[in-house]
Amino acid sequence: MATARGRIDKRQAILDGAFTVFARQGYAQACVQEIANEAGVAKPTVYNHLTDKATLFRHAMQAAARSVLEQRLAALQPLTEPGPDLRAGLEEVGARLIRLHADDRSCALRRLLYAEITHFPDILGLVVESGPQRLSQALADRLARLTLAGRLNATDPDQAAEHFLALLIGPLETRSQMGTRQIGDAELDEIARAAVRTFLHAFGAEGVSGRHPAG
Amino acid sequence: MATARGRIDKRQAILDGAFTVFARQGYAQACVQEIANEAGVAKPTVYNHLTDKATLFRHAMQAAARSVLEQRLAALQPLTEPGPDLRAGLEEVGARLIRLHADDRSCALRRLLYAEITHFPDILGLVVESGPQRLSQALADRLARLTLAGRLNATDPDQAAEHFLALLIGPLETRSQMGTRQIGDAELDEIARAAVRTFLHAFGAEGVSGRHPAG
Amino acid sequence: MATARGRIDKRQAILDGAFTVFARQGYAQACVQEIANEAGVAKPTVYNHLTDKATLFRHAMQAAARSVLEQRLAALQPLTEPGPDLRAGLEEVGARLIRLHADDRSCALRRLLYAEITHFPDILGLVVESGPQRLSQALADRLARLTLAGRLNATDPDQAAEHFLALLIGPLETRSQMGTRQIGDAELDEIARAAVRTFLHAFGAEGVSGRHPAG
Amino acid sequence: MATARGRIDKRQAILDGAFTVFARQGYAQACVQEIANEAGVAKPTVYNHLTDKATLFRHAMQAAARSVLEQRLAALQPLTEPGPDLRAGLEEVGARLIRLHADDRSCALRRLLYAEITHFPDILGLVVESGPQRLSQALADRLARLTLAGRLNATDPDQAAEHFLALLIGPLETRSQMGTRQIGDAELDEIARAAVRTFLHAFGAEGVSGRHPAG
DNA sequence: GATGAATGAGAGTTCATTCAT
DNA sequence: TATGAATGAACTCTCATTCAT
Repeated sequence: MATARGRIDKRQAILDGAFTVFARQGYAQACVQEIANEAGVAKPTVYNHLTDKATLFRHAMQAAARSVLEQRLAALQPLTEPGPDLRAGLEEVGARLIRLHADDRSCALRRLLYAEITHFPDILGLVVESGPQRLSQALADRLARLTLAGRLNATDPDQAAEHFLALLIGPLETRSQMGTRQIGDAELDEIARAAVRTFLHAFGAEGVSGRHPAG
Repeated sequence: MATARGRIDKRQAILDGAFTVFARQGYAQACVQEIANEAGVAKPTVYNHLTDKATLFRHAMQAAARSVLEQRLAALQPLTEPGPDLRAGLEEVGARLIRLHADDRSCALRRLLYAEITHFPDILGLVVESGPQRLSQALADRLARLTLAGRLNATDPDQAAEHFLALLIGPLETRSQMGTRQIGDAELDEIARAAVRTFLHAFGAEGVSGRHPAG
Repeated sequence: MATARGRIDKRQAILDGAFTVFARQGYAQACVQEIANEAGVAKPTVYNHLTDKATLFRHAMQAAARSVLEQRLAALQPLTEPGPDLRAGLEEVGARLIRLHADDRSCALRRLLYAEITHFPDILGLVVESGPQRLSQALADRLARLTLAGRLNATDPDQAAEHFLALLIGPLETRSQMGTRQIGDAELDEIARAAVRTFLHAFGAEGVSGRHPAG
Repeated sequence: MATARGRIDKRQAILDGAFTVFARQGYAQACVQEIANEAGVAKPTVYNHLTDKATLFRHAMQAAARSVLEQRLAALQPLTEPGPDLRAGLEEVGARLIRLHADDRSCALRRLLYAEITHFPDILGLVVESGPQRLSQALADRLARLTLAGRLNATDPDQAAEHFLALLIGPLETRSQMGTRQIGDAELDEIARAAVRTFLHAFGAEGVSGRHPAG
């Protein structure tokens, strides 16, 4: 059992090392030797566990995607049992999501996905399934509940969720220059607030919404 | 003169071929020989004109970015002299932008940018400058005019532009699975319409806006 | 142990092959593939053992220089316990040294050294240290002993050694046209005899020396 | 005629540039483009004048060899009409020769010769003919005259010349580490004096010679 | 005659992958 | 199982050489 444990640990170490190196270098530029070093094992050991550079990549991506998704889903928590101030709840969720999106690991995953989507079309399946789509669905669920409860006016909850996320992520991407620049907390919060403001204009129940402030 | 012309043509052919191959293969996987073939010249000719694989990449990216930007700016045309139906104008612009964004060339540019941003941080300068930022500014200009004319209510035109673009691009990216899936014209138009709807709720002048339809 | 042995053998084979090929082609014209062939290994194996073409060259030169020096030092043997006929002893040493100097390996080493001294200034250190300087010193030691024993008159043994070697090597170089032409044994011996003759005129103790023969 | 003049000048410029570059880089590492730059002409012009890289090398070497030989022959001047102090005359000649031998151009020529003698065996003919052999002969001529005049005792003038040159050049080569280290004037003169001392012991007429000083 | 441009051939180096231990 | 060593296949880049002007 100690052995089996050790084996599993080693596999995990390899996957972690692989993601780290792929994130740093990109798929093609990453070399297996470097991954082996990062994981603290010998090169053939990598092959013993994961056959191929390609297989290695797929598994590393999937693992990373899973862990990223988990965090994001958890970030929706405040909408599950929303307090009396809906706007505050949405802003809280926005702030969390935006921070996760700007996280290094998350950026790297996105970059790799964009980069290698042509060479590994199948990865999209592995990742998207546990990626934005699932997040959007989960959010749509929450918005539907809120609409039923009369606290929102999202007749098409899927679209509402889509727009909510777009209003968060879009500006973030632009301002962070694709994850290149770090953004201060204040600016992150402002992005989230603005997103919620626009969102509520469109999807807020009567009492909640309000015009954009005059200045 | 014929010679100079020939030289310029050849350079252009190389840059075009380079972008094509880079788009197909990614930076590292692309090999200069293939680029040379694509451009119809011998390998050393590529080096005569562009020194380096890296230099080649930079120039190809810049050229592509320029041509993409031009198209996008042109797509804002309908907002320059907007007709009586503002919503229709916005939808027209949205539909154009979304199609340009979904265009193969544009997707490839974005993919490459994401993919290589860590290895070529300087490219961001070349591309962003003639990229989303400029588009956002131009759009903000139009929105400001419309606000002054009393046809919109975008007190912060920069943010309004940011949100308008986000509402277009975000859903597109999700649905097209990062440019992987082709999307039909009907769906594209629907995305644009939905974006405009949400946008006008938040930034429309009183008369123009309207609640989301009941279903 | 068999493995370690095999590894060492392979390294030695590479160094030998390298020297052979460098000697035949010169540094720049030698190609690593040819060296690999000569050593009976694959090209990357060469790189596994010796990093670089340059490193390969340095090590091959050093190894060759060491083996050449060893032979030369051994050639001084007759002066360690000189028999009654000093002239004969010197001629014997001269004859040996001159043959070693005319040896293919030795010539090649010299040629390569001259050829690449500008590109590899550091090699001089590796080689000279185990090269002419050391030989000259060892010879000077012997001459000093002989002087103390009253059988020579070399008040400045360093210079005496220098001149002895010069009188051997200089004419050899001229006659062999820089190692290009083979020289017969008779001529080699004659060169050695002449060198000893001149040497003893200058540094012989009274009884030993003698004027050059009249014809 | 101006044109013909210009043509000749250009050819000379190319040959000079070629030697400079070959001296700096070695034959294989030198590239024709660099030679063209050095000569201030375009690459094809080099080919127009000298067909080949190899031809270029041969001609450049020959030209350099000729100019070096001329200087050396001129250095024998003091022995043509020797003053009353023969030792002084020999030392003067020695000092001159040694300086010429240590000259950059001369060292480069020697280096290139050694380096490429295997690839260009024919160059030896071009160069040796106008090289050490001719110098040795010219010197032997002078020594023969001096012997006839009773001022020397060189029964075999060829060998005497050979030894004289060897005693000069050998120590120089050792000390300068094959032309790598610069040597001060004082040391150069000392080398020449020592060479003459040994030489005169062996080949001096009775009155001139003298034992090496006691210390 | 002189040159800018183009090319065919080839070299060093790297890397994913496989044996043998 | 884990590893040191070896290799086949590529890839970037350089260079001598030749056209067309």
